[in-house]
Parts: sequence; structure tokens; C-alpha cells
Amino acid sequence: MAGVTDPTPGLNSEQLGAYFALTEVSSLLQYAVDEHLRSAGDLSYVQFQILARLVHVPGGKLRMTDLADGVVYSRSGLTYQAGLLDKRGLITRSPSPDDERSVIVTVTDAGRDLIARVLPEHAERVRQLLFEPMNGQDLAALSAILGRVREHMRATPPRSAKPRAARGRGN
Amino acid sequence: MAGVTDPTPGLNSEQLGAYFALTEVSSLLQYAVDEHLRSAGDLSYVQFQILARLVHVPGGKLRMTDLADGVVYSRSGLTYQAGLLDKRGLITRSPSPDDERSVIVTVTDAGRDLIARVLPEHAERVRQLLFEPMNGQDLAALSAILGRVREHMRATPPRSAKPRAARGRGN
DNA sequence: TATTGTTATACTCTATAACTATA
DNA sequence: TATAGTTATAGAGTATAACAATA
Repeated sequence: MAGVTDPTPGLNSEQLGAYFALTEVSSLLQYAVDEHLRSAGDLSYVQFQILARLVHVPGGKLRMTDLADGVVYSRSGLTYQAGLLDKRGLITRSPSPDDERSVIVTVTDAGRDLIARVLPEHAERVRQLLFEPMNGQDLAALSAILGRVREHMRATPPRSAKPRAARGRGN
Repeated sequence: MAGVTDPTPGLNSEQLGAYFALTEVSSLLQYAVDEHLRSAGDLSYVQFQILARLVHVPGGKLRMTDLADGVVYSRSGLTYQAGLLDKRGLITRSPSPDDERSVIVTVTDAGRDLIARVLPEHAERVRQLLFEPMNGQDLAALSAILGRVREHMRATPPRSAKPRAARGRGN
């Protein structure tokens, strides 16, 4: 490895390799999953995330802000996506009784049906691509490591952090 | 819908958790890295990838097709990005002497300088976000697992695989 | 004054298809 | 006929800023 890859400052070659592997794996996975969601349900990944979140939540209702918090979007981006889902009858939007400023998003039956129809194949793709070459030990290790990294990232605002909503305690 | 997370068909809850963790980690990492590359060098991640690839290759030259093979783009997408880099004087494009159909892309000194200027902080961000919460054992495990998954994914075309270039031996 | 959400707008990126030229 | 690349075009998605309404 001496001649081909010059040492990247701050990362040794093993770290660099792991970084690239992570990048490529998630990129390929994303690509495959996107394609499936679009062809099977005419959904972008973001739309799928929104619906899936709503389906997983008791009552199937969330405020726009809560949704925006989960997905990394700008408010306007979420409004745009919610508009598309609304137009297709997969969600409804109505003002919150508690706080007239807020908008409550609710999955419709059609939205639930769509997720139910799409999810099995989605999961199957993920299983086949990501988990097939792993044994139980691998899975446990990966979970532990990525879980820790996720916590770390959540607590490490990217240097110029706008103090948004109230994210954990990071501020 | 029994409890909070209903079991996703095809994925057990540990797999589901690992999948979400992977998604979120790479998404947050991507976000942070994108932001840095744009503010520090006015580069999108794709443009950075193109330049970095060229810098890493002896001679700093690659054919368009070779570049397109690395990045997942369509040819036209690559042409577009290369056009932007060309316009900024970071690469040059010239017909190949061997094959008049091909275009050889070459990094300019300005391109090298830009990468050299941007790379240290890029690496530092990655190190801080991704590797800080890992010990040597974690890194080794992650590398091994992701490396295996990557091989598996490369060899597993997403069901409707166009027989492109000549990718490994998959097709 | 701060928060929630929408709208208008402008921009980036990506893909498809048609096209040129070389092999 | 197949390959390499460009161009035209059209569409999706995102962010910013201005805005309205409520707390």
C-alpha cells in the first residue's frame, strides 16, 4: 500500500479503508432500496421514511416538526414531501387542537396499506444485500459499534450547530 | 402494532436496528462531510470523489468511463460534473491518443492543490465523527464486516442488472 | 418576540433520449 | 454494430427568504 494510496492526514490506511467501505456499502444499499421503493410503491426514500415513521407511531399521528426532526430536512422540504403524500391520499394534515400553529399529520388507511405492501420486499432486499454475508456475531458487533457511533454523532454537532428544536441535550 | 415496533417481515429487530443505525450514521456523516467540502472548497461530494480519484492515480489521468465506473453516475451526469470541474480549471479533458473515442481526464495543479488543501480537514471530520468512539478492535471488526458486505453487494446485482462495463465478474 | 408551517423562487443534480464520432 | 462521450431537456428535490398565523 506504500505507493498507491498516499497516507491521508488524520486517518491511517485502515481507517481510510473502513470509511470507504462504509460509504460504498451505504451508497449501494441506498441505491437498491431507492429503486425498489420507487418501482414498487412510487415512493422516494424520504416519503417512505415519513410514512414508516407514522405507521410505527401509536395513533399514526405526528406533528410536522416531529417529522422534520427525524428526517434531516428543512421545513419547506418536509412541506413539499408531505404535500405529495397528501395529494396521493396517503396522509392527511389538520391543525392541532392543542396548538393552532401546529399541523398534525396522520397516515390514512391507504398509506398503511401501501407501507404494508412495500415493506416485506424492502426488508427482504436489505436482508439479502446487507445481512446475508453476516453471522450472528458480526451482526452483534456491527450493532454495537454503529450504535455507539450514532450516539456520538448525535452528541457532536458539526461545529456550526444551529440550536434547533431540542435535540437530545446536545444544544 | 402490538407494542411500539412491530416486527418487520424478513428482518428481526436486531437487524432492523443495525440497518437504521447504518442509515443514520452514513447519513449524518455524509451531511457533515458535504457541508465541509462545500464551504471549504466549493465542492460537492461527487466532485471531491472525482478529484480525489484522479489525485490518487499515478499520472493523475483517467478515462471518463473509468471515472463513471467508480462513481455510480450516468455518463451524462459525469459529463456535467466534469464540465463544472473543467470550467474551474481543476481538471482538463483531452482525447485519448490510443482510442479517439475516449476522453482522458487529468487533474491540474490547481486541482491537486485544492484537494491537498481540503483533505486534511475532511479526514479530520471523518476521524472525529466516525472513528473517535472506536477502539482498534472495533475498527478491525468494522473493516472486516463491511469489506465482506461490499464484496457481496458488488457481486449481487440488484435483480435487474444491466450488464455494464465489466464489473468484477458479477455478470 | 418566538414558534409553526407554507409559499415563491432559484438552483443543483440526475436521468433519458437523441446525436456524433470512432472502433 | 458497438462503444465513448456530449447535448438537450425535463423532472425531482432542496434550501433560502419572505410571509402569515398563533403562542
